[in-house]
Amino acid sequence: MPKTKILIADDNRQITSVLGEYAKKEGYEVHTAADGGEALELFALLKPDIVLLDVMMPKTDGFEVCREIRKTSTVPVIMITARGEDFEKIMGLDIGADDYIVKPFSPGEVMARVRAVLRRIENANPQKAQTLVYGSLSVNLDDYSAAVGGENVPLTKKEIELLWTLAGNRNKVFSRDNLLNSLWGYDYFGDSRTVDSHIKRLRAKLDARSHPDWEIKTIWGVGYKFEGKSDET
Amino acid sequence: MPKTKILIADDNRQITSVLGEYAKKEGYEVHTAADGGEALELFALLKPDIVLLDVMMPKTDGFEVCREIRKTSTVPVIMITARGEDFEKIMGLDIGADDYIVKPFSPGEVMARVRAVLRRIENANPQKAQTLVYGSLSVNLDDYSAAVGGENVPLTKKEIELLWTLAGNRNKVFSRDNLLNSLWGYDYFGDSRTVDSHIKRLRAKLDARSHPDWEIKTIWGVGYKFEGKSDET
DNA sequence: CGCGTTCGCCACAAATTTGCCACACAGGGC
DNA sequence: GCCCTGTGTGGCAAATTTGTGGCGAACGCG
Repeated sequence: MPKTKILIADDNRQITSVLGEYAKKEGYEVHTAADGGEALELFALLKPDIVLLDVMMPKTDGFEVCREIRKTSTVPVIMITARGEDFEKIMGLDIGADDYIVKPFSPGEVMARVRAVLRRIENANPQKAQTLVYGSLSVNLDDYSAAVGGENVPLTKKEIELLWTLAGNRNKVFSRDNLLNSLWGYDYFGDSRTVDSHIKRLRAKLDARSHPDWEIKTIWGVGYKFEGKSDET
Repeated sequence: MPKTKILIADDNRQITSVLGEYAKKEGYEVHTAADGGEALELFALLKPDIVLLDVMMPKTDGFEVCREIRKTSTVPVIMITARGEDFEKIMGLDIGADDYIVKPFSPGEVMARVRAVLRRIENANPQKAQTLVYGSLSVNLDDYSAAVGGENVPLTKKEIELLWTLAGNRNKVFSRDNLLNSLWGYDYFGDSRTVDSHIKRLRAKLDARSHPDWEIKTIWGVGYKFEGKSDET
């Protein structure tokens, strides 16, 4: 899977730099533009997967850039503005941005929005089957179902997500905090023992059926992992 | 695994206190500073894993502290400020903070940001192999497992970490204090003979399987080392 | 607005690891 | 060989960490 391309346009080079660093570290391929004209050029050239646009830029401003982009593309666009006054304008149909962010922002917040928008787009294209199979286990994120040995096991949303995460990274140990971050979100603030509760319920349901080829194992003092016992791929 | 160290600098003792409590509850090792000078001192001394800096502090302000820190370190820094006006300055390259929080904040929000930044840093360094192989020995920190001659050897967390440290620095001698500092943390208060106990248990488990190509050796009057006997890389 | 689920969390029990002691033993200097 | 100091080791109780039953609160759904 090629990297997701992100185009960041802001005339403040410091801001593009900081956001760019963040984006790179999250695994995006980053390109930056310092004004509207450059942004449009790079857009045509690179076909990025998402665009971050500052509203205030010299010559061609963010509104204009977004409008231009929308003539040829439905690529997700997130606008950055100094204050909230432009809300209606930005989100309105004549501009058609997908989200907007008000300064001051934190880079983490921006990246969260980027992820959210990309996820939204992704979910709107239900092309690829979200199914995971390992031995006697199969987990399906499309319809949130799971089966052991061919027989359906009714699991709740959180249980499915937990199983999906663990089984999708076979043998990797997840700390409770890892799991809280992945499943509950980075801004969740609560008891990490909650993870134990879900593991408990998950095990109880799964163990109702036999599955000698794998198990959810506790790594004492560390966390949990999905351990496969055969040597399947 | 030693605790993550967090340094919180704010001249308002109520703020450091509340944030400190929250951070402790999340398992961080917390240190606080009441002004910029103290923050820099503690920073040099403790090498924290993340720093929370209030912009407004007596004498040396948060900007200055961050700039100083950046001269020697890329440790994540989160700045706290009263209002958004300093946004561009903080996020700019000449300061180089990693995130930005505006007062009033909720402690939960702050901790969420801390987690997010730490996670980002962590994810940005996926390069280091979490697997160590030397001859008949392999140690894996991803799944906290170890094997000798292909056969899995169940080890506890401390044993794995001890083995990882020793084997990862082949032929280097570690004093008991070295090991206490690395594995237990510099503030651990206890008997250094505890290390012997772990070496004992580690040897017992490892020696259950044959491994003629290496051994954990005692250097009399000094400490322990992992000695490789072949001339493998 | 009820009703059945799901979810987060608590409290207590169980399981496991860990730190340390005590004593035996080994190493090194004289 | 003798003594002093450092190390190996069995054992144990304390400290941690995890398993689990259960209970409201929140949620989702007619």
